[in-house]
Parts: sequence; structure tokens; C-alpha cells
Amino acid sequence: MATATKIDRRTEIRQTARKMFKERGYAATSMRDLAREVGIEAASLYNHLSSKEELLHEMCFDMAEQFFQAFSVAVADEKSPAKKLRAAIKAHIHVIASNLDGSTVFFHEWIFLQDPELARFKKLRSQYEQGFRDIVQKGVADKDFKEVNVKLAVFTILSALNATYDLYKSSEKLSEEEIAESMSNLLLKGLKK
Amino acid sequence: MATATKIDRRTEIRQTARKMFKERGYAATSMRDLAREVGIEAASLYNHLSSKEELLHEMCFDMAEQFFQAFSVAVADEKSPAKKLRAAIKAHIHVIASNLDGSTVFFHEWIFLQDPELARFKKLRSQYEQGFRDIVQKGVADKDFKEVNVKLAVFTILSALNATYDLYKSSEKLSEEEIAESMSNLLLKGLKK
DNA sequence: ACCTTTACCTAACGAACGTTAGTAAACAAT
DNA sequence: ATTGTTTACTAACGTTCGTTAGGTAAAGGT
Repeated sequence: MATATKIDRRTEIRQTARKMFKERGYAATSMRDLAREVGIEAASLYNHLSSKEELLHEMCFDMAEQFFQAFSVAVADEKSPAKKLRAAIKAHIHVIASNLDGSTVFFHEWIFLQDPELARFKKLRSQYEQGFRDIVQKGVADKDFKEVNVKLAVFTILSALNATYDLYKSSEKLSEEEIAESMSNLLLKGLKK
Repeated sequence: MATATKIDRRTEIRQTARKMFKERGYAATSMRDLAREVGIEAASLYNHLSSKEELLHEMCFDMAEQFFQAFSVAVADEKSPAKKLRAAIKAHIHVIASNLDGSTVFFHEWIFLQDPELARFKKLRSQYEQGFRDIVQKGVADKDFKEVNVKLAVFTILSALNATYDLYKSSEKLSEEEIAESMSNLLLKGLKK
């Protein structure tokens, strides 16, 4: 059982760390805070991890991978830019909804990464955004979308999507599908009749 | 000149603090870091402020006031919900563009406020959001807007707007007016032709 | 039965934290 | 000329930080 126990503790520590980094932020969460929450001494944490920053690093890059994975699967099935965009939006929201703590850390705490990884992280982010821009660009080229500023449009879309983790802590009972549907409609068809 | 010098230092400290809280976050900015940037000793800061948290507190509530002020001025001039919304969007973006450091702190660092002020801050935020919801609600009632989920629509709009501070550090030469115009169009008329 | 590994502990490291006390110099007001 | 205020300093306070060293007891494999 040694291995199984270890994996459980490992997972528990990472889960707890995600929740605490989300709630108080990376810089304001101490290893002693984390240890207390897990129920062991701070020094004992180091049997399961090599540094505080490693925790953050893992969270950020794990989420990045999930976003990439979900995007490429979602987009592959669709033909038109509009459908691709809707699918990408839905996939993005799904990843957030399935990883509320992790995605919050991903969006807010990546600034505390140190520079070889920080640069790699930024590059991944911009690649991901490029995927959205390619879809919108194609839509404009096809005369299916208006002649918008593509960068700004994608910025607007992703900014709205990236805030959706906030929706799940309110008392409103909105499902993932409702959120994705409403946001897609608003962004594609607008508020005006 | 004693008074003038004091005001200058006071202002300089607060300006520098805004910039540093924005760049590294409140928790990761130490009073010694701040003092070094200003060019004095950490202890000397306390001639110009009473605590680190006071700095954050001032920044957050000063920005809140600016958002409220700009909103009410902008909305007062307009009649239709669509025009009110466009004006509110423009005003909101203007406040951000005129206070890039302060607004970033306002959006990201308010979690570090302590509880009497934290609660007050949250209430102010939700009042501000209600202003937007009232406009959209009116638009729906007037059959000028689609029958959207009002809370979700405003959430989407404000999430997009609140991220715009990010646009000014990119190399793109987008003016405030372009940003406000493009975002308003996208949110009101949508991406699809 | 012995040896290794795992998972925790206590103790401690040097560094950094926010903040206070006490003081000296510069300047303004009387 | 004197007094009081402002702005800075050095020194230090008690606390907390991330992390390491070294030890112990139990479990697992051979």
C-alpha cells in the first residue's frame, strides 16, 4: 500500500494547494498553511514535492494542456467558422467548469512563475489564442463574420470566457451548457434585436 | 515648502505602490521593495502612510469612486438603453485607460482587503454591476434587446471590459475610442453577419 | 530475518516580513 | 532666537517565510 498511500497524499496536497492558491493567491499561501490544511507538518510536504513553485508550475501547465486538448478535439468535428467557434467556446467553458480551482490559478497566479517557465507559459497562451484568431479570421474571409478587428474580437471573447469560473460560486443555478449557449449567442449575434 | 514636499512624496509612494502592486501583486510586494523603488528606507515610508493595507484600501476605493462617477455622468446624457449601454462601456474603458495601474490593482488585488472593508468593497461592486443590469433589463423590456439572461449578459460585458487594461501593454496602437467602439459593436451586434 | 523505502516527525537554518522606537537634521512659524 | 513639525535615518522587535537535516517507526520485498 505504500505506493497507493503516497499517490493519495500527493494528490491530496496538490488538490488542497489548488484550492488555497485560488482562494488566497500563491504568494499569500504559505507552506505551513498548506501543511496545516492537509494535516501534516510543513517539512513533511517535501516528501511529496520538491518546491512550492513546482506546485504552481504543475497546475499552470496541466491546465494549459487541458485547454489545448479540448480545443483541438472540439474544433476538429466542425466545418464552418461559426460552428467551430461555438464548439471552441463550449470546450473552453467545459475545461473551466471541470477544473474550477485549477483554472482560477491558471488565470491569476501564472505571474509568479519564474522565467524559463514563465516565458514558455506565455508562448503557450499566445498559441492558444492564435487558434481562436484563426477561426475568426476564416469567418471574416468567408464573409460569414463581420469585418471586425480579429485580435480585439478574440480578446473580448476570451476575456469573457476566462471569467466564467466566477459564475459557479454564485447561487444562480446555471449549467455549463446554458453558459456556453448564452455566451456564444451574445458574442455571435449580439444583444440588439 | 514642507507641505508641498510631503504631498509629493505621498503621491510618489502611492504611484509607485500602484505600479508595483500591479506588476507583482500586493502580497508579493514588500514594504522594503517599495521603499527601495522610492529611494528611502522602509521605516521612512511610515511618515507618509499608516500601513501597507491602507495603500491597497485607498487604491481600491478610489477606483470604485471613479467608476461610479464616470458611469453616472455617461448614462445621464442618454435616452435609449442601447445608447446608455454604449456610453457606459465607453466610460468604463476610459476610467481603465486613465488609471492603468490603479484599475489592475482594483480588479486583481481587492481580495487582500480585510473584512469590514472587504464587505463594503463587494457591495460597491455589486451596486455598480446593478447599474449595467438595469440598462440591459430596460432594453429587454422595451423589446430593443433580445430576451437574454440579463445577469449573464452583464457578466459577459463587464468581464470583457475589465480585461482591457491588458490591451495597452501590447504593441498594437489601439485608441480608447477604437476599443470602446469595437467592443460595443461586438457586444450589441455580434460577430455574425 | 534483514534491508530498503516510505511517510512522517522535531529542530533549526538564514532570510525576509510589517512595523515601532528613538534620533538627528532641515525647515517654517513665532 | 526659539520652538515645533516634517522627513529622513539606524536599529531593532517579534513573526513568519521556504527549506534542509536528521531521526524514527512502520511497511514491503526478498
